Amino acid sequence: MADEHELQEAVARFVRAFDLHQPDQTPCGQPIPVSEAHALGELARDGALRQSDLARRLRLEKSTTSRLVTQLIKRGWAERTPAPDDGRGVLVQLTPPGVTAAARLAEARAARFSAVLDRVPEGERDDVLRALTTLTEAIDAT
Amino acid sequence: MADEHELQEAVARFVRAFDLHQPDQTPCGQPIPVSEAHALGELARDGALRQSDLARRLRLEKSTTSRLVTQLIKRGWAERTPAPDDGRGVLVQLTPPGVTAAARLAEARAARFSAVLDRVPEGERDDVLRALTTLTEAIDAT
DNA sequence: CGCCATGGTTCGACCGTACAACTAGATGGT
DNA sequence: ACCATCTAGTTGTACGGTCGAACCATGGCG
Repeated sequence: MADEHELQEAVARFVRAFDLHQPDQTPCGQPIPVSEAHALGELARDGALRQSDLARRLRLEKSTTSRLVTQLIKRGWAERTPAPDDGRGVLVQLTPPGVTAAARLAEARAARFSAVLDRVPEGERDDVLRALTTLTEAIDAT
Repeated sequence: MADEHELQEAVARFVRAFDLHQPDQTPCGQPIPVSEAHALGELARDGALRQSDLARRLRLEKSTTSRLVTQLIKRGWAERTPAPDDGRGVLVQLTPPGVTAAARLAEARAARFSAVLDRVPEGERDDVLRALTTLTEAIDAT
């Protein structure tokens, strides 16, 4: 009988266990700011993105996103180019080093999550994934 | 067939959907810093705690915890008293206003999570809770 | 009594976010 | 064509959050 109190406790524990407080490293132990890791993931998966689009996906303010992209550029991982269809817009795209960095990150992440999955009983893995998805959708719908 | 990649995506989406980036308000929309909310929850549930104990529960560094407690005191929500059994230690305890604040927070949290649970199909609620717990334990074991 | 461990505080550094004010390009109605 | 308005981004300001290191006090132990 799951009530909201239990759910809240479970979420709180999950958040703390995963070190989601820690702003300067990913839960995977990579020495890269977590917001940059998220951005890197999106850009690696979907290629060039409008900055506003990136903001929407990461659920960040445009100003925050702007700064974030500037960081990535400072590291040599991304570049800005004018949007072809809109003079105001900016396209953000990974550079080759950025692609490499994203791949390295993806690998570390996979290793971490793989280790976690190993600790989840075989038969429950699908359930865990499905539950997380269900919960996310429920949150989104709120 | 749950693989680590899917799990990683699911976790990332969950984190973003719940606005866990936002440091200055709880996912429940209460205008209170999230770290203070966590601390308030622990103190409300278990009463007076050694500061070091609080740090352990919140998985924070002692320096961070010290500041955090100072914040709570500034708000008039908590007080420090010397630990009776150890001259070095400090006991942290909620004040009456702190108890009130914690109760208000708990209420908002309950409302939020209740709304989320409403969106989860009846038959899956226990699964969601169990999955979250399983996952947290798996993370802890890593 | 000295040595090391433990609990806390303070300092400095950095990440992460939002909101507000501003610039510049796009859009739509008159 | 023009002007009001909207949208995309940038920059400034403020604040929350975290850590590690340096430091002090107390405790435990040989």
